[in-house]
Amino acid sequence: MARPKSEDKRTAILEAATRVIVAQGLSGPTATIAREAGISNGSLFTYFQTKTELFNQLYLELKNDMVTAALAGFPDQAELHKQALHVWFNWVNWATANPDKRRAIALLGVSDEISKETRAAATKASAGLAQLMERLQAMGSLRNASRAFAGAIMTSLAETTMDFVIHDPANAKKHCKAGFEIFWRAIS
Amino acid sequence: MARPKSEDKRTAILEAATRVIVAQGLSGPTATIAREAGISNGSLFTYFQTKTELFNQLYLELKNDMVTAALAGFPDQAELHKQALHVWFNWVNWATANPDKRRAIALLGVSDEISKETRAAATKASAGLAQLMERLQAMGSLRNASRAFAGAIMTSLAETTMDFVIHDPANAKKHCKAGFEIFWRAIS
Amino acid sequence: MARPKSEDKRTAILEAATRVIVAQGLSGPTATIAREAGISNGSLFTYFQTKTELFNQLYLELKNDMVTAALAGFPDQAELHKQALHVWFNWVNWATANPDKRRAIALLGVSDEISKETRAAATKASAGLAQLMERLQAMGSLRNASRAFAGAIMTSLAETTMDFVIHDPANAKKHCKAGFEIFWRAIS
Amino acid sequence: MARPKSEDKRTAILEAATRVIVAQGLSGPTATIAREAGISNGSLFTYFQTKTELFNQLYLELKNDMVTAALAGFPDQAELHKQALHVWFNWVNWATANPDKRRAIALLGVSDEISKETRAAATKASAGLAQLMERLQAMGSLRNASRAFAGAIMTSLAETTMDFVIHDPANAKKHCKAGFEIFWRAIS
DNA sequence: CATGAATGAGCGTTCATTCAT
DNA sequence: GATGAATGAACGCTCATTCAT
Repeated sequence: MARPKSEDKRTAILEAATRVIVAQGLSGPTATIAREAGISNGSLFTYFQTKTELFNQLYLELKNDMVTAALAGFPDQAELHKQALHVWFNWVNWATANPDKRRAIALLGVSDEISKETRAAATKASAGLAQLMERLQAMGSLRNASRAFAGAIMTSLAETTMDFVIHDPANAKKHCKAGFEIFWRAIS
Repeated sequence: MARPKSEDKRTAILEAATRVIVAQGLSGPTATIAREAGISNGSLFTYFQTKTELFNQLYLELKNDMVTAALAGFPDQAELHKQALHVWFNWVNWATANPDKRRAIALLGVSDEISKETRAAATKASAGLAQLMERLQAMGSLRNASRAFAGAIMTSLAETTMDFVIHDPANAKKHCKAGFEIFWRAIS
Repeated sequence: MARPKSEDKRTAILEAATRVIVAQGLSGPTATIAREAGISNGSLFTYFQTKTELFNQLYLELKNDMVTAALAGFPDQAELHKQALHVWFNWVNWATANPDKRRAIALLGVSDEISKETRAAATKASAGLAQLMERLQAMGSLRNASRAFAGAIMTSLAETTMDFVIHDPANAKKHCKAGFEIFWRAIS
Repeated sequence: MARPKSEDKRTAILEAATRVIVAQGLSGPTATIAREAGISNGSLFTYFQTKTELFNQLYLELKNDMVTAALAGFPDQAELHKQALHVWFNWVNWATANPDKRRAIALLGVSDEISKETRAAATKASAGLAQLMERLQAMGSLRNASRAFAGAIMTSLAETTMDFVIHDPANAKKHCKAGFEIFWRAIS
């Protein structure tokens, strides 16, 4: 599997990278990331061969983190509406609690540093969410749209809701609920 | 008055910048932009004091372009649904015809090169669209949401639709219509 | 003689150059000098072929100005001591009244922009002063030193006095007199 | 601890800077300095954060070098005249042996790259010389002048002597002695 | 002749990556 | 493996000078 070194340091680098990306954008120096992670600039490259490689792994890690949070405690037996609601709240809560990770995902996502392979892996990692979305799609008005399109629509409604929750945390609950209602109406 | 500053050149720079941004991201060299625009690297700075200034003006110009296209031939007297449909198709068509501009707006929009002032000006330039959205909001289920939230939801549905139309132009019409239906259902 | 153009503008440029040199050093842009002179950046080069050429002419002009001031109203018939005193006060007064010119001369003098030819011309222009110094030398203890050395010594005492008068104008008179006394003692 | 910063390299840079300044003035490129020092252009900046910082440190180093040389073997117990003579010869000898350093000091000294702090530090470093000058002042005709003025006068006589010794090394001894005699007469 | 846009070499500095210790 | 100095290509921007108007 090749990853002798310290898993702690790897994690520290990824977390530092997230912080630096949020603060300085993707052009933040690797040296700064290293310093933030408490290691030397050279050491960063024993954990990640290149800056691009670091970004790709970070992107994947963050996406995974997000999906895992969204699916936590998923009520297998509940009816669809309940399941959707559960995931929706999980997702928005994660975004509220991790605005940096969200911002980093956004910046990484639009950059061309992220390879096709990484994007494919991210999609794969979202299989759980995708499945739910498929079932939501099958059930309602998006029935005849392509799976990808339907998924993108649902995701974008969720993302917009998260944006608002993050920028206006005081009304988090309200936005979250309102968002879900729109979501539900859109796909029903 | 010597050679006057040429509007053509200014435009050439803005167009070149759009292309370079799409191809290389925001970190594309000003020298490349200048070469693409057919001028010397130094000349770029007689038209835009800094790279950041260029980016800000480009952002504004692109947003204006987009909004103008979306509102072209707006049917003042028609009923709301017709007006929305009109704008929706205009917008998506513009995106289809100008994928580079769309991508550049996206990259510029998330960067921190764009100043508050520029963002404010962009908002102002979108007044026409915002007005329509307000009327749509007042009419339906988003009645009680904040104006900003409602606007963001509508915009995100449009944007997602455009993404799909661009990536799958073969089914442009279909996606466009499907998108609008979802949109309409969401806000009704 | 080739100098059609406006003598006024030439002068304006030289004065602007003096100001810019004082404010920004010799690396001050020609464009700034032009702006200060109230002309376009391009026009500067119809009056002076290059920046270096401008600096050389300015150096000469300033030196001339200084020498002319020092020798103004020279009492041909008076005895040496009186003549020296006259020149000394003239010189120091000029420096007090024209600190910018003095500073510009200093900066230009140590730079390698000033050609041998210009320096030679400046020496020639100082002939009047040099003559006085020679007579002072012949009269006293510097009798056996080289003419150049004696001149340099005398000049440096004057220059140092001027520095002090400029930086501490409140005590101008006092410094001026004290300087002369030292000067006189040194060469007697 | 990886390759430690090498004092040799630091010194090489300072020496290279001195050479480049003499040859090209203060506007000599840092890249040239680096090449002269036998390092890469980037490495210069691991030793000095900016070109200005390099210049400031160089100025201080050169001043120190000069003062140290002037005070070497200072005869504490000798009478004033002997002490002055000792320092005078030391100083002039240093100048003769290090014309580049002298020229660099001159160029740096008049530039506005050198900060107030650096100038203050240089003054402090010259305390030994200043002390001697004070004692010389107290003893003679400059008794009533300000300390600064007296010091400047003495320094300028020394500097002028050095200029001549450097430009006419054949007569070094003669100029040196003549200079001191004038100096002594001026302050007695 | 005046203007100021056009030119392009050049500069100080940064930074991903390498490598000696 | 860890460190951080070394490397050198690259970049944004400046500015003396030229030249179209």
